[in-house]
Amino acid sequence: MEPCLRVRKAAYKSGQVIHDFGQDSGNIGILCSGRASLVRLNVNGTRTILETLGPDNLFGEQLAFSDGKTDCLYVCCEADCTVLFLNYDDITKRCANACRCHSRLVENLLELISKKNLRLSQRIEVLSQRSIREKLLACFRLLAIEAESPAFTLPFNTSELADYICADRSAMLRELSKMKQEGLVWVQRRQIRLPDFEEKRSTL
Amino acid sequence: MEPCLRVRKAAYKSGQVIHDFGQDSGNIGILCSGRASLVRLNVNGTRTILETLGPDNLFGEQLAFSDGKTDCLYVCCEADCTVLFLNYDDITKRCANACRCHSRLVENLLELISKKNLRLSQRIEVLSQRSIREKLLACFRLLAIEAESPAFTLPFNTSELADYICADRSAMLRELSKMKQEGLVWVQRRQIRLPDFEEKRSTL
DNA sequence: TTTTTTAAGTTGCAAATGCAACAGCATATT
DNA sequence: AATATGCTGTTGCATTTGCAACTTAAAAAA
Repeated sequence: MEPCLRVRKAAYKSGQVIHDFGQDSGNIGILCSGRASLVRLNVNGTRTILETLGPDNLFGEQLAFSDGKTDCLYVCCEADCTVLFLNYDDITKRCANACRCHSRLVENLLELISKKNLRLSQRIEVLSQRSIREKLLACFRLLAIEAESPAFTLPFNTSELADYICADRSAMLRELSKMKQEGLVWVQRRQIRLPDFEEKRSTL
Repeated sequence: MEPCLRVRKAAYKSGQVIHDFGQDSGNIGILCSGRASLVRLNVNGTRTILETLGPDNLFGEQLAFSDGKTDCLYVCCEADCTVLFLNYDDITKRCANACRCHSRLVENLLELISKKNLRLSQRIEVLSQRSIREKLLACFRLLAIEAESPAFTLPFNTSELADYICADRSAMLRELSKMKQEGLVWVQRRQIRLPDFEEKRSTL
């Protein structure tokens, strides 16, 4: 595209590894379409879904902490993706001719990174809860806000959801059945419904 | 400073509230000097230290998820601070005269937000650990990397550290004494030392 | 100095969570 | 249809964690 930028576009199928954080590529990736997740595999086999990525979401070494080589950290394609790779230094190290489109690119990236910031902040919102119940509720509230409805479909199966809230699957399901019994949430496979969403909105 | 920007600079003393997320101000803050933390107070009294902020760190509604009005979310000054407030829209909505310094500002902000991204990502690294022990070790590893030494001073007292790793203080201390006994870590009040830091580095 | 306050550290007990193993159900494959 | 596979959901048991109450040590105030 631009002479001052090294750009590469690539497509991926579900299940493929889009980016491995093992070797520092110096690139940041922009997910143009599809769905992916940033996953960490622990040495003892624990999987953690660190981020879920959708269109216009960013990833890369410069944007994610990577604990050296002990753990395995990678971006995995969940639904067929197209990805744009940019060289991070090309963006930050202002180009010699200070071209107009360059500064435009930086502006756009600022917006995308701000949004990523917000997503990470939401992730922390979930993980900072002290119990599985609270984690689930925080997670469901966010999904409800995103869906703009008290009813929504989980983007996870139960195993993935457990890896996302960083808890044991069976413990999570046990807590979820209790919550169903107590009427805190309505669940039917991946369909979720929160009871008092409308009331909450109106109190704001 | 610039005609296209609304800027405000302010100073704070330790303990003062720098920014309350209750009312959306539309500003982002840049911590010029000092130390602060982004804190959430739960309805049932649980405190969570969501972020620790140092010089050049950013905060603001546009960069942090806020759960409406149920919880109390604010930036609290820990050590005397100076803070620069910018209007977020002024930055993102390109100014009419497309001035050079404006695009320069955006570039600088991009760098700061990237760094914030990394910090949030580190925060998630800690919180995504499954046990208190692993949380502590992840936290200590990060502090050791930051200090560029296996020995460092905690920026927290024990109560704050517990609020940072989102665990109970007594449970955390119990685990910490076990870790001391097992030789995983050396602790003397706020002084921490990890045993095998040098080895780890060399294996990379 | 003595007193007061604050933080560090400990412990028993109850509750929550992780682990492992399993049963039930749905979908895909042969 | 029969079989295999993968996901959902359940349960017993051991471990971890949270909670409350307490002791000890350090720092600050009198």
